[in-house]
Amino acid sequence: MSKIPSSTKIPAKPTGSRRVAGGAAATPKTVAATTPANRAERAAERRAAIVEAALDEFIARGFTATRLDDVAKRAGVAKGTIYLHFKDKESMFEELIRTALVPMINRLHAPPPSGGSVRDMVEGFAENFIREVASTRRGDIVRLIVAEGPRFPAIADFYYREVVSRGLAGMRALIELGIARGEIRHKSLARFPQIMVAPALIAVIWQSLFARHAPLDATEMFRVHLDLIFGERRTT
Amino acid sequence: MSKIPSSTKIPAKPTGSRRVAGGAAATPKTVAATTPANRAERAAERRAAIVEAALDEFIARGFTATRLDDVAKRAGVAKGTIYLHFKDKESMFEELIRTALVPMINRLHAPPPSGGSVRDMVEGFAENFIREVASTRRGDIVRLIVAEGPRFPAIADFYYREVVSRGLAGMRALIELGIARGEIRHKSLARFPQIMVAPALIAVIWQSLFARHAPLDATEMFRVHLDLIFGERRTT
DNA sequence: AAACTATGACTGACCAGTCAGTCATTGTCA
DNA sequence: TGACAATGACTGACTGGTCAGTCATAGTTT
Repeated sequence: MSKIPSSTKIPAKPTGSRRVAGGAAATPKTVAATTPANRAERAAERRAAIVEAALDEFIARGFTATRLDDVAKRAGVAKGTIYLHFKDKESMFEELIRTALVPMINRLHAPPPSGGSVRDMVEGFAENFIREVASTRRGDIVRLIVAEGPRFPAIADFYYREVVSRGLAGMRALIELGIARGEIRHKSLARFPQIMVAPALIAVIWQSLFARHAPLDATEMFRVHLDLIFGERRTT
Repeated sequence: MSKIPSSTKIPAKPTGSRRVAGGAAATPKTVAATTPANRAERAAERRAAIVEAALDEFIARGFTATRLDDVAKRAGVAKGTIYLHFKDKESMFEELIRTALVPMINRLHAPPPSGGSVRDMVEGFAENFIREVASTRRGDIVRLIVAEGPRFPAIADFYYREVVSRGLAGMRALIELGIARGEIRHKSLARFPQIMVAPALIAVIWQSLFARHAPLDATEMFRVHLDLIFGERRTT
């Protein structure tokens, strides 16, 4: 258990540098000279610290089991401060998830590297996904959505609209391109783009639950999967 | 927050009603002859009612947010009765999940209908799975494991040992049979049996989260997936 | 009557959210 | 520039409510 020493700021240094606040854990700061920054800036910093801490806690414990006292402690702020930035626990959670999804959404908007073959594009996309989602905290966010989605319809809706439907639409377009170019022979794949990404999602879940028991080489698995779709790759 | 009614569900036992329940319901007479059943039997009935109710609540709310008062109400017993059957909330949850998994485990043990082709076997298995898991409460249990697994390592372990590793081993055997028979051309598929079942898991998750937005024909999706693996099916 | 089972009021811990007070910072004036 | 005032970000003790788990009492069976 990461017990942050209560370090109640009573540093007996009435004059000393402005309170560094117990945040020691993740931020060696040293404030003072470097950048006291103006108020607005510091407020933004604090908000960021809260967001960071809250995500960690929500991922580790789920929505209900997360205590805002712990979030505050981890962020190095008082509990009351949280309420200067968020209305309540629930809207905080929703806002957090939304914010965390933005990078994924942006990635979907970015034009794919339309260079080589369709297979290369999909493979590049998958490698990206596995590197930046499956093996990072973003993967846990996906798991968090699966876990809490049914109790937060607003989040499930948002996720469907902004990530799932767009992602699948893009994938469908790619599949159709592959069919048109003759790279993909199974025309009906375009009806279920989910199949294309299924192993990626499996990898995310596997990492969270079973990585300890049996590591999974997600990249290699995806490659085999693509072999099924595009045919064995020539290894000239 | 949507409150699940939770009360309802006390529709008089199929057998004679005993239930003295609080205050009013003063009708402690009768019952006897018809179907009181002996003690052990009634205890088992009550236990079953508790298990049933608890599963519904856990699925709907997750572990932490589930209140044992609600479980008791839904099961038609007093809260104290729960503690006659289970040590505490946590071990109750673990036991519940374990119990709920038994049918799935048995299915994995059952010899597959080794009749026709490997494809037929896999397809039969998948149809079974989609009918009996993806579209029922069992699917929610899988989701529950994904959701709570990280906080209940014992459950994740159990699930891995009893379901995942066995299921994958069986699937791998089937794949190897398919390769030996020449039905499957991609030899490396045997290294990642996860690929074979990936769409089934996707279907489970989709049902819980997105069915409202866009229904998914899981059976048809799986068929397309099998086409990728076994080649287009002849529809002569 | 003795043994067993069920009940639900009760207890104590826990936690989301509040708010009166503190104090570093910023603004104003001489 | 230095002294003083105003601001509002921040704090954390506190409140009100919730809920897991207990146990004295009541009911049932043998």
